[in-house]
Amino acid sequence: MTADIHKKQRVMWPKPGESSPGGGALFPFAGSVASVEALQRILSDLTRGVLHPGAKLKVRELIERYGISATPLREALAQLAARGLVLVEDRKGFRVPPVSLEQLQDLSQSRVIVEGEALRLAIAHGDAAWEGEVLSNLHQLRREIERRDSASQEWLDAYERQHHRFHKALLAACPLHSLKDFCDNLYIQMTRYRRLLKELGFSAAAGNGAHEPIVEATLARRGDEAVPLLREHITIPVRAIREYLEKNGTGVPLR
Amino acid sequence: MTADIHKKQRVMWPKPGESSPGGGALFPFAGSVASVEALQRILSDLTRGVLHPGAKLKVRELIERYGISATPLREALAQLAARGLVLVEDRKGFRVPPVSLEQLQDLSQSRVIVEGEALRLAIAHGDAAWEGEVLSNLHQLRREIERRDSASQEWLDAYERQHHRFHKALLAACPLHSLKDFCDNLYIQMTRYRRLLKELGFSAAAGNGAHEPIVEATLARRGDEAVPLLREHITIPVRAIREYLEKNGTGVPLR
DNA sequence: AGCCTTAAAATTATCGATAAAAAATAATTT
DNA sequence: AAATTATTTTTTATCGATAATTTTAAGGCT
Repeated sequence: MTADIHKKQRVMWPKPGESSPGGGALFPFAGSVASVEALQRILSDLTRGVLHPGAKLKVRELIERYGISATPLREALAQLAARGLVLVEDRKGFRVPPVSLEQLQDLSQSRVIVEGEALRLAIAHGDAAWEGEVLSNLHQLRREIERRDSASQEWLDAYERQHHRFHKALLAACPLHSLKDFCDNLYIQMTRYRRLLKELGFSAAAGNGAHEPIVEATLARRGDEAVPLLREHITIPVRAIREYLEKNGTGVPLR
Repeated sequence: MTADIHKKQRVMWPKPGESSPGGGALFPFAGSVASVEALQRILSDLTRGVLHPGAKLKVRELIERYGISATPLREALAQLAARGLVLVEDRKGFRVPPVSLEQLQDLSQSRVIVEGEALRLAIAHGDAAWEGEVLSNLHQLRREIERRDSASQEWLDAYERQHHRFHKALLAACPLHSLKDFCDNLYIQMTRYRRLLKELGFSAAAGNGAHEPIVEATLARRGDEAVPLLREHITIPVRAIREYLEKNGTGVPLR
């Protein structure tokens, strides 16, 4: 038995280059160790639907769940709030933002506009390395789809991660960083809705057929062909949800 | 002498509807009292150049300066970091983001793309009340310009505030909230550069002549005329800085 | 019972203190 | 003396405790 058991318990600090071993960070969040750790886990629970839309985020509960204290937790929540990923009311605390068809439409339409332009710029500026990354990510996405196992939470997570990577790779050559960051934020916000669709019985890889033509037109530098295809792809969730609502009456899962 | 002098000193909580008496909040930040208070003041010091680009933001100093403790301060900084208004390096703390021609171009170009589309949508969806607000804000902006006093910090602040309000009013009728929020964020980020230009001797109201034609075309619902005018207006700072750099050699104020 | 007032419990937002790192300084070796 | 290592100082990031507030429950009144 070592003596340091009685030391004040704290989060461990990673060694300088120890953060994310498997390639560049997927999420663009920065901050202190405990803070980003909490942020990632909250975000993961948000998108996976563990934290339900509209639910209250009680600091005490989160502190226990993530094993950290109030300061880094609030830091994480503040950062998520700034990106519209959690709601904050003064002196009423934080909550999971409700989901609605209106918001989904808002996110989709904005993404159609912005990500369309971003792709156009990427096509105009991309080099061979970018082309390679796009192809590589399309390949890995296909492989992920092949080993599909809809029942498995792990597979869903892995698929979603690779899908995210693929879309990032498409835009990587766009020289406007602020525009890319905004696209990424919209993508992350839409993740909750994609997951929701899967719960409603839609295939996890419904719009997967669209990826190949998008890549083909993109690498052939045919922007006028690629951009509309990407836009179609982006609006799949809205159309699917609308379809569902028409069949099953007004908003069971959407409030 | 009252007895409660020895009570633990804390920030005062405002009564329920006491927050911002002069109309809707100009900045879209949410959070707890001390946190937003700190946020507003940091942002103000950032845009006014009190906090220099690249400068370190030491928590201890900020705690003393703003009279609050670490938790709400860090919350504010985290929120600003999420919007790109401060930089954060893990275990190296926060700093004021450096300014550069590259970033200014990035912000301008992104804003040209996004705010152009937002204005087009506003023109398509705006009603009479929106038209009224646009006119009202143009009027107030003109009045602010009339009582111009370039030496005065108060006037510069008031002018900048009204200029911000005017641009928000133009886009208010755009139905895509995420798009509008992004435009607002880009506007706020560009504020530092506008202020910098004034320090370099450029007139505080250089591009003011553009406001009237923009409003005229907008209210007449001539989007194809209004959007290019707005785009021209947005790129004024980049062109001015480029001009300055050509005359005065490479980047004295921009690193 | 339904409504207002008051007390208790729960929760948020904040503070002060402190462990872990990083940066600055002094000491030591080559 | 220059470079390296040890030491001190400064700063960051975190924690535990607590005042102010909101929410829930209880008690009294018409």
